[in-house]
Amino acid sequence: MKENATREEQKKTAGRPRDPRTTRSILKAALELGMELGFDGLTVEGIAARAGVGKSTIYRRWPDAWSIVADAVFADVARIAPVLERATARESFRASMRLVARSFRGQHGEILRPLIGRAQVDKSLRLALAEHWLSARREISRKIVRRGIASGELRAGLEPDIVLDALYGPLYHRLLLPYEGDVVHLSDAYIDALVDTVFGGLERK
Amino acid sequence: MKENATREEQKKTAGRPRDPRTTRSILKAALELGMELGFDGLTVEGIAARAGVGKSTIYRRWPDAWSIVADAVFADVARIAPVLERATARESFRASMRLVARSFRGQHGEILRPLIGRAQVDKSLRLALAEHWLSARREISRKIVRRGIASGELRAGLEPDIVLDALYGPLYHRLLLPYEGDVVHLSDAYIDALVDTVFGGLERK
DNA sequence: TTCGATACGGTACGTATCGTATCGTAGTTG
DNA sequence: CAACTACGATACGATACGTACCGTATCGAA
Repeated sequence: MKENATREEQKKTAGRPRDPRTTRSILKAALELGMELGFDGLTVEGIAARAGVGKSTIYRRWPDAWSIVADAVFADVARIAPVLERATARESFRASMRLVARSFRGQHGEILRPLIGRAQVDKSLRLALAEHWLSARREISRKIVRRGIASGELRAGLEPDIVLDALYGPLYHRLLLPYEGDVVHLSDAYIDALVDTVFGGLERK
Repeated sequence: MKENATREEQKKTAGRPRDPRTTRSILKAALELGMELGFDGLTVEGIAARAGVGKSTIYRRWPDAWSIVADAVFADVARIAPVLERATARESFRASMRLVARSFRGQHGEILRPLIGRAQVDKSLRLALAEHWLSARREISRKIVRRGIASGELRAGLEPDIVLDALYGPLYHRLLLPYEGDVVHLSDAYIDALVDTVFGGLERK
């Protein structure tokens, strides 16, 4: 059972305990190097050199370079893009999706994009992504949909997961597959238009 | 200007011409090895060995292993998932999205997923993806939306690209970020439910 | 205090793959 | 025949991999 260093419970084992400052310097070095050289060119040896630690110190904590990045990113998911609950479902999603879009636009998106990319060929990363990035948010979001149906704001018979796919799917689509230019332009205006479109539907009423 | 070997115009130049069988055997070897070992472990040397060619023969045609995979995949995009035009926009997208979902479920999806993943750290692959996989289909799809608005089937004022994001975004979301289990379950029933939800909207009428 | 256990920075090692260069041979054009 | 390019093969220096040590540092328990 491999453990992420940041999630360690630090049981009272015999021997010298791991230095948290060492862990932090490795995480910091990984993100810095990734932003500078691109996460493609990230190497364990490079991270070790930048952090001023030995390779063995890194391999004692993580199995490879990508696990370090994952740890660094997932450390504060809840802080960066929490699900906000407002009076209506529409307003809840509008606000929550704006936060996600904001994180995609910024430095967080520049890290998350290669991370999701790498997850396509790295099963453990895939699982970590599902667990730390998606599942928690989904759970709350489903409740918002159900509450909207109960209150009469939303149509009866809606499948919560499909609703969430329709709302959040476009964000990931735009993040991962920009088809015009290179810029991810997930502006607030785009979110508003998207929410209006999906909530209102496509058919003429 | 690097050229893809499959797109070569094969001008009448002096010297020995490239053997098309050699090109085909390289493309075949790349896909086979990718499926067997995972596209992560794909190497130029491995492809050369499997195809029975020298490394230089590969480097004469492609700059790296991923370009070979991209060539092999994009060769027949139009054949695998064309945009179908039906009497209504709703039926057009329902049929077209079913085809995309079918390709995602099959072997094509197993290749496209790592390819999109790699595109997150490979700019040229990113561009090739936008050009060969997305742009052509988008163009036709936008017309379908506009026609739907003109005919009165769809609401006036809809932004075609946002409509397409709402429809296709969920498919990519499910392909790249499965959050329950490992199976991509883009069934026909899911597509139907998705189309119904997006076309009908979320709000109670 | 002594002792076992683990962390730490550092280094050496064999393996794998990269992308380039250079053979000699084969096939095509002029 | 001459010029030119494709082709398979191999050698090459360069990186990064992951493992195995080393000697030292820091903990808990006896």
